[in-house]
Amino acid sequence: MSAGNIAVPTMLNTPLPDPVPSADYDACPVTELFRRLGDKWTLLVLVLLDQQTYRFNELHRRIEGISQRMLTRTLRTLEHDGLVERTVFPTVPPSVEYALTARGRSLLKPLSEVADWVVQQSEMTAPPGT
Amino acid sequence: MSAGNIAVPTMLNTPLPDPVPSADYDACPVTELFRRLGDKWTLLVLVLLDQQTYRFNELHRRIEGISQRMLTRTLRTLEHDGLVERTVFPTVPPSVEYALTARGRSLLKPLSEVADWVVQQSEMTAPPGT
DNA sequence: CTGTATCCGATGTGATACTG
DNA sequence: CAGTATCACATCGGATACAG
Repeated sequence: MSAGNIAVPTMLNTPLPDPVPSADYDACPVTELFRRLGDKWTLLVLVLLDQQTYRFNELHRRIEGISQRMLTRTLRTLEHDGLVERTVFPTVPPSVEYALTARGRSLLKPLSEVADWVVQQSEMTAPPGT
Repeated sequence: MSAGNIAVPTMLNTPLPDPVPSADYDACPVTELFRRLGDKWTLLVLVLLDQQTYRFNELHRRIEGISQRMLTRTLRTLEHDGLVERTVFPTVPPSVEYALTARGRSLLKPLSEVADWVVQQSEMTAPPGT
């Protein structure tokens, strides 16, 4: 939760500085990851790329409502974070393939546990038979 | 990933509609949760409340840089989602206590696995001895 | 095909002042 | 003490046009 990961290994029950300095909080890599995952398209792009590699326009058509601008931005950020690999084939016209890296695939495991938690909660709210 | 959770139980390797309808994506509860967690203060408030209950101004002082407005909004949203319980003591002046619900505590388990993933990645980047 | 540049509206967040 | 109301500003994301 702080820049130096003081509180991260066991995010629970580890003492945090009082007050939590805003600079540290902003710089915390865990916070940053959640900010990325919380933007409009990142999560969906990650899930799609986990199922298969895509070319740019394939992905564009695959996701209804995403703009070229945001697809580019989302993919570039994921590439910058080492979660997605971008491969350019210098054909005419050019073609570019996007694939999840090993790191990207490994991230989906903890993420799917969060997703499972959501499902469990909605099942508690709406019991079987509804 | 869709409103009906079609793809959620095993977020990985479950086919998604092609194209993914933007209405379904917007309505997906998993997507929504990540959007909440990705906002500026939610994650920190969850972690702090997991360690102890807080009164409003205690929390306000505890988090450097948060505004009254955003602390109120964040807590109200968490309460609305059933993650935080708000208890008013009708003293003069009034005092209000915030505590994590059982659901809130249960969420922190999958979240801390995501946090652990971040730590593991940074350890791979910067091996021991640095 | 795979982008980039520009503009604009929507939304998120902070500052300040005020209230029961 | 625990908020609410209002305004101001920054950032996010979509639309459109253009380019290699």
